[in-house]
Amino acid sequence: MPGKILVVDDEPAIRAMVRFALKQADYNCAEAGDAIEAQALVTADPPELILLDWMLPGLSGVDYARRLRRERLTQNIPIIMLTARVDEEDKVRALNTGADDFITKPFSPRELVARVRAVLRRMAPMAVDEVVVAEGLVLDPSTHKVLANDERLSLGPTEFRLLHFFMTHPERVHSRERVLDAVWGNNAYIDERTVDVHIRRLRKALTVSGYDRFIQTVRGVGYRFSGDA
Amino acid sequence: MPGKILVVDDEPAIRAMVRFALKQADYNCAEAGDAIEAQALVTADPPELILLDWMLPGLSGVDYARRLRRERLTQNIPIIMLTARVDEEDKVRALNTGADDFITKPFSPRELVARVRAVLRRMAPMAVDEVVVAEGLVLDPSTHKVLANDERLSLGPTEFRLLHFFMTHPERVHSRERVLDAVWGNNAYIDERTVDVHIRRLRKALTVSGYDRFIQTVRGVGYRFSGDA
DNA sequence: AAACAGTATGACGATTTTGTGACGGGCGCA
DNA sequence: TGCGCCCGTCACAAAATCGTCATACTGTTT
Repeated sequence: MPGKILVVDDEPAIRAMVRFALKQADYNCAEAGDAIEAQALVTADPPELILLDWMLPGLSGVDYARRLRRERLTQNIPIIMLTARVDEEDKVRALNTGADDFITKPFSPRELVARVRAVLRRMAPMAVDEVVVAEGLVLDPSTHKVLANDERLSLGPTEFRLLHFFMTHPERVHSRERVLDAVWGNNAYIDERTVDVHIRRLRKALTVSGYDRFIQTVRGVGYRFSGDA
Repeated sequence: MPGKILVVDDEPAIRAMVRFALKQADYNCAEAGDAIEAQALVTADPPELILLDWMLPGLSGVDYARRLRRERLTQNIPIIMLTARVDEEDKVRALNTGADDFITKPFSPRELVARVRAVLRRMAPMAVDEVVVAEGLVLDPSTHKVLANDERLSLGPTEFRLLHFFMTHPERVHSRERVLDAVWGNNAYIDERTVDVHIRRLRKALTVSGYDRFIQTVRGVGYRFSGDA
C-alpha cells in the first residue's frame, strides 16, 4: 500500500489530472491550492512526497520549496517541481532550491507516475519487516537470520544491516556516503573507508556459499549489489 | 576540488579548529571575527558557504544572516549556524532567518565536515540519472552499467563519463577543450592530447561490439558521436 | 613526392583507489 | 574483573586507472 502524496497547484484541472494519474498507480493523494494550505496539510499529516507547482499565488513555489527544504532537516520529504516552461535557467534554479526532480508541463500521467516512482525508490527506506530474497540468498529481518542455499550464515549487526540495505536496493550503485547514511544513520560521523572494511567482512561471510560475487565494486563511485556480473 | 568557505566567529580558537578541519577535507577557508569583517570578505570574493556564529559582537549572527538573505549577491549562499545551546525556540528562529543548517557547540571536526558536505550537496544540482540509448548502446548512470547489444562492457571511470558526455551530446563536433571541460571538470590542467588517448581507450572498449564507428574524428576540430558514418 | 600537421597506438611510470590483515577500544555478560 | 565479540581506524599490499610520451600512421598541402 503506497503512501500519500501532496499536490500543490492553483489550477484545479492540474490537480484533478494528477489525482487521477496517482490513483491509477495506487497512491493516495492530498491537494492544496497554495503554500498556506499546503503547509497546514504538511504539518498535520506529512506526505511521502510533494508535487509542487513552480508558480503559486502568494508565496511562490520556489520560495516554498526552499522553506520546506530548510525544515527537511528533521523531515525528509522529497519534492518534485512542476514547471511550465522548459527554460534552462529556471531548471537550474529549481534544482538549486532543493527539488529532487522536476516535471515540465504539460506532462503525461505516465511520466508523472514514473518520476514519482523513481524519486520514491531513490528515497525509499528499507522495509523493516519483509523477507528479502535474491536467488539463493534469503534475509529475514524479523528473525535476524540469513540463509545462503539453506545454510545459515552468521553476520554481525552492521554486516546484517549492510546486506539488508543492499538487497533492498539492488542494481543501483551506492556511494560510500550514501551507504553510511542508510546503514549507520544520517548523522554518524564516520570515515568513509569504514564502509570498505565492512564490505570486506560481508564479502568474506558470503564467500563460503559463493555469493560474494553479488557485491560489485564500481571504481571511483561505490558499490553495487547485483546478480549478474 | 571543493570551493571556499567563510567562517565567522569571534573566538580565534574556534576559527582555528574549523580551519584545520576544513583543510583536512580539502576546503579552502576564509575567516572573520565579526559581521563587518565578514561582509568585506563576502563582497570581495563570495564564498560557497558561510559558517556563522550565533553570538557575535556588534551585529548578531542572526541579524547578519537575515541581512545576507536580503542581498541579491548573497542570498544563494548557504549558511550554517554555530550555536551554543540546543534551544528549540532558537532553532526555529535560526531556520526562519535563512540558515540552512546549524551545529551546536561543541562539535567534532568530523561532524563539521559532514554537515558542510551535506548542505553543499543539497545545494548542488541533482544529477539527472536518466538512461541514455543510441541504437543498441545503453548507458545507465544509476547502475553504472553499459550494454552493447545486451553485452556488458566494462569501462573505467573516465571512459564512462566520456561516453556519457558523448551520448548526451550526439551529432555535434566537440573540441578537445570542450571535452576536457565537460568530462574532466571546468578547471583541469591537463594536456589536450589526453583526450585522444581516452578516445582511443573508449573506442577499443566499443570495438568488440562494433560500436566504435559511433565515435568519429573530425580532423582539425575534434570528435563527434553519431550513429551514421 | 616530400614535407607537414594532425591523429592513432602502445608502453610506462606515477597516482589513485580498493583490498586486506591487524590493532586497540568499548560494551555486555558472566 | 576478565572474557569475548564487534566495531572503527590504520598501515600496508595489490590493483586499477591515469596522464604523458615516443613512435607510427594518415590525410593534406606544396
